[in-house]
Amino acid sequence: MIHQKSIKNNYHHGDLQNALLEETIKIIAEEGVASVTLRALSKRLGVSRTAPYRHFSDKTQLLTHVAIIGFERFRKHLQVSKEQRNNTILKQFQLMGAAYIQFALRHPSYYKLMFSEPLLTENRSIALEVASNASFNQLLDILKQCQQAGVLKNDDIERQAIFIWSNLHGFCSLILEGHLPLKKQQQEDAIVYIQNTILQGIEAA
Amino acid sequence: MIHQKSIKNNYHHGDLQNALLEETIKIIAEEGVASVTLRALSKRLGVSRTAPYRHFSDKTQLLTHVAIIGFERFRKHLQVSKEQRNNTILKQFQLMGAAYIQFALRHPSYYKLMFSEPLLTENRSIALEVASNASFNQLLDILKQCQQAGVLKNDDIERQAIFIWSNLHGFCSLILEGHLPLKKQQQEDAIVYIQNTILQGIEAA
DNA sequence: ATTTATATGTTGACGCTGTCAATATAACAT
DNA sequence: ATGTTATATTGACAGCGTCAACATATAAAT
Repeated sequence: MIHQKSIKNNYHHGDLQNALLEETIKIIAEEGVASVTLRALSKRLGVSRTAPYRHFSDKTQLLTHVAIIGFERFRKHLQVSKEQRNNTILKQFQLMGAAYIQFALRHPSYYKLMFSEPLLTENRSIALEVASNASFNQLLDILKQCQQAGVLKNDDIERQAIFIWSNLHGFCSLILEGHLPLKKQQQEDAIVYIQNTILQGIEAA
Repeated sequence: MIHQKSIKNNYHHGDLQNALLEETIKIIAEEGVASVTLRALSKRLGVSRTAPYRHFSDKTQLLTHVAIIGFERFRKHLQVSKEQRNNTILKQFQLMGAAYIQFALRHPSYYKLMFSEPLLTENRSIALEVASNASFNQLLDILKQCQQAGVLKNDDIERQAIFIWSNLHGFCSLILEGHLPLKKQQQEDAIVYIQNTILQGIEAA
């Protein structure tokens, strides 16, 4: 048996851990999370099928790490709207809502993985919880600012955030799960309607 | 009871098709949908591993049928709130919202299966779409009645329904997916808050 | 009643999967 | 050079969905 890999310095990949994460993301984007297979993944990277086990204890942990990266990118994506300081705080808040939906619809498989339940319930990962909470905190922060500026009701911040998050997550999920077969224009109209209707429930009188 | 068992058990098993559906639901409730295996399922029913193939073309179709049954029960569960005619129409509407959340939290694996995307996107089933739409129509109906009674804004019915459905589905999903680790009291408070806040966005001025 | 057809159930096999154990090699520290 | 650790490989195993071939109980046709 000839190890075609062992010709020379190919035996060690160099940075397999990151390569695995990036390639997993690619597969997810191309074919969906169901097509992520340790064997297919390894083949694409030119390593053996068990090589990933030197970097992740099992497949779930690999996917969990991908989800964590997803949440980090998600958080950054949301944060951009806050950095537009020439806008009013309320406008920033609404931009964040739009950014939320935009991310979910642009990276559907990514978003679905991040919110797929076995990762958080069956196979709890503290790091994933932290990453998820960091995104949630983006929302909490801007809500707090809005309340302080007097543009939103002084309701309990957490409850207000849950309300908004439920709204956005539910809308994105229904679309990604195929329960809302909307045409593009209908979708955009629905987004505007949802944003306005959310606001009516929470804006200061 | 999914179907009435025929009085005479005419065939080998008797009524394997329904037995498969019921046993699948049991497994889902006991161990989650991930534990549904054609082999384990067959073993529990005392038939061979390929016996299910005489009744369902593949595993996905079996799960799709289970999801359809789930949507039918869901629809009936929602309908109950409409039959309390001594209540105002608005009260009926709010009871339906509570019933929605109640169903999802009582039958988490059921609910998750019904809204798991591969069933609707990758493996489209018209019957499932019909069952899903029937549930959605419960909401549309009561919204229509509320608008006619003048208690809700005369917004586009579909958009209004999408807003509410997104809200309820998002909240339930976040809880079931483990993103909202709320204590029981917090959960109930959140439900009340969400219901009130939804209403403020859609009630007639 | 006997034969035929159809519906239903079984066994064997295949390729795919995740993962463990044992082994091999590279990189690094001494 | 030597030994240690990190990394990668092969072999093996059980579990999975599913196809093909076969078996049999029931229904239909004669």
